[in-house]
Amino acid sequence: MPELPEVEVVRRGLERWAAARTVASVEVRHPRAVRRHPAGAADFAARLTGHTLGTAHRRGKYLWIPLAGEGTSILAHLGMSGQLLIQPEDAPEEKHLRIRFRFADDARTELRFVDQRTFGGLSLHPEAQGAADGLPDVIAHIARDPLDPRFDEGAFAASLRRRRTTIKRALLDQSLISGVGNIYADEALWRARLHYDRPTATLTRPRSAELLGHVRDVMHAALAVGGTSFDSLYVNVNGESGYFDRSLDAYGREGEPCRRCGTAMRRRQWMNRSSYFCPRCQRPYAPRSLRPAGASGGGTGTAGPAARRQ
DNA sequence: AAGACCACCTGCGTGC
DNA sequence: TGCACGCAGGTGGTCT
Repeated sequence: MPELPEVEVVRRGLERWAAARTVASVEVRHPRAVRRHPAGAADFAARLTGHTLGTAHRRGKYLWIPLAGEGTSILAHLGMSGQLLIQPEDAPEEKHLRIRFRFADDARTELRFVDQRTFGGLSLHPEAQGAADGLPDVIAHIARDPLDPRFDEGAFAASLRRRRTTIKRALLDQSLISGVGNIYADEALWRARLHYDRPTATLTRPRSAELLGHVRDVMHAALAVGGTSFDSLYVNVNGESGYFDRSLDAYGREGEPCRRCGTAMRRRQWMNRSSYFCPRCQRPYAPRSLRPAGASGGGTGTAGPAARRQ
């Protein structure tokens, strides 16, 4: 389950249904699900058995569950299609069941990692010394996410000014800002009326602060309704879908009217995926010097198209 | 050496 | 009916 709101929904489920439970046994059903655990499936299972799960933490799209008193965490990434499910012990096996955790208690439920495309996976890592909440060292390169109170807004704006790339690439770069994926990038850009190919260096600090505000708003809104699910692939630990797909303004709306101006939304092939945008509200960036005379429309000498509003 | 690309998977919908 | 192709919410290794 991909982006930050959906992963946070899962984290909350783990906190409620898996924390403080002691692992009785672990069954790895597909080796790819533990490929990030170099010591292999048998080692993964053996090192978990008998240990008690702590409270799940999250940074961006990564989750980790510390093992009580061990200095070790289970690191999880759901990839494109991963699910962590709390299921009754006698529930039929999912077609893509990859890992099963049985617990040493009377709850008669177990934790299952189910993943159709196997881009996701679980692994065990030592907690980095002095890192926040025992952040595993292998994800030290992942930036804080926009819902993290310690996210550094000034540093983010400065990085955007410094970089020679475009805004959607930057939003998807997990080492700059984590947790944003293709859906929420398009949603935030639509809200900010920014074209996906706008060079990051052209964003003023107030403009990037505004964009960041939209990223946070759309993520909070999605979180409030359990995340975005188009189908049964994206569910909470109890297998339930969120409702935010009904509130999407850009993603998946090719041909439908822009909710602001009514213009038909467009889809563009972009980096082997899709970008959805309004061709009227989200114009491509054109430096003043390249625009035909008079095209700036009542320019006041401020920034360029970024300063314009519909 | 920052930035861009594409391989890694399975399944589903569409068009021939 | 079946086959080929495009598409799907992500990441990291590998190129330049």
